[in-house]
Amino acid sequence: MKSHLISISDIARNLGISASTVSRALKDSPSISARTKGRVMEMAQQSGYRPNILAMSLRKQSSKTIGLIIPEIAHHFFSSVISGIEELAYASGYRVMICQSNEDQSREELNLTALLDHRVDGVLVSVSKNTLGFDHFRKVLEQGVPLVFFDRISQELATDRVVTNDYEGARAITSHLIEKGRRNIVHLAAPRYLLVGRERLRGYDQALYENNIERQSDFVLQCDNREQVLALQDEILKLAPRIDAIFAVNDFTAIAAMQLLQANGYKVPADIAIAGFGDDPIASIVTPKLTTVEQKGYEMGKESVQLLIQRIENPDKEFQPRTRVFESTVKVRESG
Amino acid sequence: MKSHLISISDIARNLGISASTVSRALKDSPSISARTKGRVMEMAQQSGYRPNILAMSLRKQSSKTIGLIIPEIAHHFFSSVISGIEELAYASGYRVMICQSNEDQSREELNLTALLDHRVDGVLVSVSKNTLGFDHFRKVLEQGVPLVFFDRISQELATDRVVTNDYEGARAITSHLIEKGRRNIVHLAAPRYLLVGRERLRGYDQALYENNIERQSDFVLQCDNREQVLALQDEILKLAPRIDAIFAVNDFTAIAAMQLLQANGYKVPADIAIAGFGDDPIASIVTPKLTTVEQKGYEMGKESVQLLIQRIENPDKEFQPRTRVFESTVKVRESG
DNA sequence: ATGAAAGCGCTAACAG
DNA sequence: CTGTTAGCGCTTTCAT
Repeated sequence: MKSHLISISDIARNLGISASTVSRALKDSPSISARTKGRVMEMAQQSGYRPNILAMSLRKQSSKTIGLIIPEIAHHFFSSVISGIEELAYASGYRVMICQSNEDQSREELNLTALLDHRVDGVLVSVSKNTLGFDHFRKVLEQGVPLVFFDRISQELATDRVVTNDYEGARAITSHLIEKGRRNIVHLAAPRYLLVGRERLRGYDQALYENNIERQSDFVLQCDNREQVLALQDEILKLAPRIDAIFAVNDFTAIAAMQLLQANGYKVPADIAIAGFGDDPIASIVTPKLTTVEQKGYEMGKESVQLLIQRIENPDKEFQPRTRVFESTVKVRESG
Repeated sequence: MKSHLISISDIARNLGISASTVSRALKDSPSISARTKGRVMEMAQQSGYRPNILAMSLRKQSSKTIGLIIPEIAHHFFSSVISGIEELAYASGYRVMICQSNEDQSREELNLTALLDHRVDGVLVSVSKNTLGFDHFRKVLEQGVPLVFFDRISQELATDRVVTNDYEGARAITSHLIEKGRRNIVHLAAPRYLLVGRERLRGYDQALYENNIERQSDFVLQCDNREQVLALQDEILKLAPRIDAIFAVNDFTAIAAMQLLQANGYKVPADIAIAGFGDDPIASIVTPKLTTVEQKGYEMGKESVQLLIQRIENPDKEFQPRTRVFESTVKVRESG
């Protein structure tokens, strides 16, 4: 039993003036007399008037809403991105509609159409792990809706992008391990089709190359989460006697590997050093504390909205895709 | 340069029929001929027609959207609640607008009005830690918008609620510690004004009482996160020699306390057992693995939407507040 | 089986 | 400074 909500025309009728005058008064338009504004404001206040955003958006053809598609809300990196996004979006008068793809392409497609159906003014996306084609994103662009990718980007599409310097981060942390005297370094990598994964692998390779270390053919395993570490534990343990370090594509994988090794009598970092990527809070909680690469999630979030809002608010400006690269910094802790 | 999006009247014009017919055809109304339906559907398909949800909602006075206010997206418990909520909401044809209060009352109030301005059909709330008054929620009810609280509820308001049996969970895990021979158990508690905290404290007290253990006046500290453990480390370490267990109101606090003790030479659980609450994934990752109480976040999320949607779809049904209590189960691991 | 008309709540061009 | 009018895209009587 939705109690009647006051509308602009209710106020107009009660005050014996026109709806447009009320609308203008509420917007503090300069063309309305102080007296009228006062009467309108007061009545609005007293009656608990609240604008109907739906009607406003429909009329203005702009919803002041940004759509966000993210693989998993639960990851610390993504939640800090969300915080950054909300911060700047709110400050700029935009709302954010958050959707999770759960790393599933079809869910991502559904999210995307739902956002477009809601007439969001722009979309922010970090692509799901299992997304292979990009046609659904192409559709967004064709509709003239601005789109910015962050972290997990598409290379096929000419859009603005905000990324971490994964290559350099991986190169730096691998170099760090080498400086510490490690030479037999295993890399636990993400699937090949994930750009982020390829970049980190490239950084790892580069560090080896710069230090004249030949990469062993069996030293790169595709393994990027806890479950896979468990699934591959035999292989990892078979490698263990020959290696002195592991660099994993993310912190969860690094920690899972670390615990596997510890459970099997290896000392970290004495026998085998461990390094991760991402600087999840858990990295500072495990024993030993995890050496890892910090990613600037919050800042990346802010930058992404910034780029997006510029596109939204300057729709006619000639399009020149921009890429913002955030440097990542090695956090040396106890594990390596 | 938003390219023109096809509308119902565009289709109507192209087909030489009326907009209402197109609308009905798209809804598969029985009063439209198969032939017309076919033509409409095909044209819709080809032109990439998509309904304008804003217009629909405005006209139908129902947005098929549920508002969600949550303290912190980043917590595992809350993200599983979100998953449960989304699951059932989507399946029932509703979208979810997620807002974070960041444990801040004024942010919570802003979120609430934003959701109402967007004409959500109902609201799901877990109250922020720093929320002391409940007038902003009262306003929601006065507007006739259904409201369901979950986990962090308000006792003042007569609404549906979905909660964990915090009392029983705390009683059970404290009893467990006692059965293991611990008798000097410190409780790290949440602020007094948080019902969840009071309930867990009550469970702790009850377990002591049932076992004829007198509660030491200095054995309950208000301390419910990592920072506070650090802030109170002197007091905790001063207590340490006299105690053989700690039960903390959540896992993060438990783990912080555990690491503080370990860093100061105490063995866990040999010297001091540790128990948490919530079963965050991190509980299974720390060393030793944390004994804790599992909360059914996903199920609680589903139940909350379920209750909410019932209210939304039966607005005239007489109101009888319902409370759903989810039992929590003790997860015995290594720490206690 | 289809169409005409009205209206959800709001804003903006135009007129005065 | 204010009012009139029209319309955003859609649904829903009420006709026919």
